[in-house]
Amino acid sequence: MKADAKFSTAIHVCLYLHYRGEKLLSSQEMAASVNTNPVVIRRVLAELRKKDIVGSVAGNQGGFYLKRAVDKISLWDIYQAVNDRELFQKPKVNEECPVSSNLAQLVKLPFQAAENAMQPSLEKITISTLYNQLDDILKTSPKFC
Amino acid sequence: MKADAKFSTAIHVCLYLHYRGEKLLSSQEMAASVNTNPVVIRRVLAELRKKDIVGSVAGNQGGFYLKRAVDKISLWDIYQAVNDRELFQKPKVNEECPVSSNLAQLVKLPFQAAENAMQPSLEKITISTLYNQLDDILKTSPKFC
DNA sequence: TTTTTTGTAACACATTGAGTTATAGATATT
DNA sequence: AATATCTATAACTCAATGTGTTACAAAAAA
Repeated sequence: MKADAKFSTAIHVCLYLHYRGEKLLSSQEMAASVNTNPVVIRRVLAELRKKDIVGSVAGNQGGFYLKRAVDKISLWDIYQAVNDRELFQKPKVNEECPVSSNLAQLVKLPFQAAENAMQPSLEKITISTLYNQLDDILKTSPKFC
Repeated sequence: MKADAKFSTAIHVCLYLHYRGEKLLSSQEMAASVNTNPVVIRRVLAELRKKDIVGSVAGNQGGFYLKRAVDKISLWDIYQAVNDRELFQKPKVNEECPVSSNLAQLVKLPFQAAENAMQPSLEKITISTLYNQLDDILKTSPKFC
């Protein structure tokens, strides 16, 4: 799954796990909410599990659960968990050219700084923040899933 | 071209135009430096031209040139010029689900805030900054292209 | 008038992504 | 103990996207 789409999906799943509030939720049920395949969900959750954001129980009646309090799961935590790649792609190098051959080195720090600049912004928002906002929305127009 | 790759390519081309310092440079020559096709270069430069970062002259002995002083071309200017898409992909919506159907709205502001957080960081670095650094590198290990 | 070069559109091939199928392993239920 | 349900993961297929190329009109210098 593409990094940026994974981010959205991962937020969705965390929010949904909290929304449902059940002990364990199957990938099947989450797939229905995200409108995709259970395997796709499990692949994303596998990455969240590595960072101890979710846990899972195999076997009959098994499923996934949030491993931390929702106010301890920030968007930055989720971003880091699912973003394997660099935000900006490193340039291809043409060794023949002094500009090209040094470009990767020149942009490395600026690219890192830009990505790091997002941190405080994404750290401020947690699953708790989003859930409270969702709750407010649903109070005015209630429907259930 | 993918947004993140375009960003690198656009920086490359701006830096290269200044490095060569000639009145006009053809897409062919730039393509050689970037190790790609002239059409690919022209497509990127078309976006930079829309933002008045470069200019072009058609016809025999035509080519491209930087339209601003290099200390007035920041990485943020270039980023904005070539990034047509959103940094983070909006989630697919499943209208049946109250979490899914509201997710796009919930993450809109956080996503925008994160992208905006990069601005001051990328504004600080200009083509002039990068060129001076390149110049320092080339002083110690000079080669020509 | 010829040549060179930009500006695009259209096409083809390669890469990547998304979804599916399959299967092994784990665990509750019976 | 046997069965059913669910995770974990690999392998495969089809679709989407990206990249490079070809083609050609328009522009301008030689």
